[in-house]
Amino acid sequence: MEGTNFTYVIKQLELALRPYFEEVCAQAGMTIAQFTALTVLERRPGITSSELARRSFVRAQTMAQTMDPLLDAGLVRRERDPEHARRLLLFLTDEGVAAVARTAPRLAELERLLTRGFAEEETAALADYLRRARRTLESHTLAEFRKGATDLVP
Amino acid sequence: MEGTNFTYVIKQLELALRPYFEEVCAQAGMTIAQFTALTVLERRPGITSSELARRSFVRAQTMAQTMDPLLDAGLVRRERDPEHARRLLLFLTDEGVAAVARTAPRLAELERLLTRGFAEEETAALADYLRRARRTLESHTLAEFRKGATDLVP
DNA sequence: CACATTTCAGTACAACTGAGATTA
DNA sequence: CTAATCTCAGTTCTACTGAAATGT
Repeated sequence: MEGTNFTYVIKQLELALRPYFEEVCAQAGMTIAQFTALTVLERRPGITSSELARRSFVRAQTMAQTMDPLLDAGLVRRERDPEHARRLLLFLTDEGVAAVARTAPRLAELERLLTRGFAEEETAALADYLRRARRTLESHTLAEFRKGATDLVP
Repeated sequence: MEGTNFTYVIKQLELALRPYFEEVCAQAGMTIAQFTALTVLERRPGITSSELARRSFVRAQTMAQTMDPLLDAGLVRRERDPEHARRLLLFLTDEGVAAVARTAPRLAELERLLTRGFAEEETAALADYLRRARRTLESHTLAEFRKGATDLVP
């Protein structure tokens, strides 16, 4: 029925990857959390910190403390939402875009290392599966899982 | 040349999975780190804590503090290596085996949630890719990556 | 002496919870 | 009044580093 059990492998992979990923991010003066947030922000300019938090799977407070150094460093700027005075909209600055771009070569190297021995289609398939799994989790809640709602078909 | 960039997706997936995985582990009285270590230990009974640390991608000190509560709880026992008085060999107790087994149904549910919409072969392929990537990282060092040794063929 | 394992002690990163002020 | 955003403050988990004792 099962016997696969790969949840813990994802955890291990993240752990194993961490020092490499840290090093790649550090070359652009960022931590992993910061880089990951910038990558999401790059695709959704003008979102709020709360929304960025949701898309990054952390709490608003966590995202705020991730953003603080990036605001200080000028990689991200923010401005009041003209239509909602409570909201602050986030944007990558040119330096922010440059910082993300600077990691590209080493990041590509890291991914080649990770997929050493993979056929090209296998690498593409892995990336696709990871993204699909991520999306699925984005549209579900822990509360549903607790209630055993995983067998519901949307 | 690239454009894939899935390293940060692995990080996000681990983050998104964390509260679910925590809950599953908690039902067996363990943390994620503890469960993951037990899963490795189950496959390699009689290894040392240092060796378990290496296979789990953490330092020996980190693994020691992960093991402490498991020893106290009686899920793991250890005994002197008869051939090497400095070494303490680790073994799962019956309760340890039972604790790991107890997570199986919910863990399987979690993995079904994660791979919602996947064909059966796709789920199997994902598990395979993750394991292969894990193995590759196990056999490489950060120092090699720093030197740009990723293009060497073994 | 060099090297590995174990242990003690302290630090850092990045998540968490709770609570308050502001505004739609 | 309710809900969302943002912020301040404190906590926890789980990594980390450094260093010492023990044994091969």
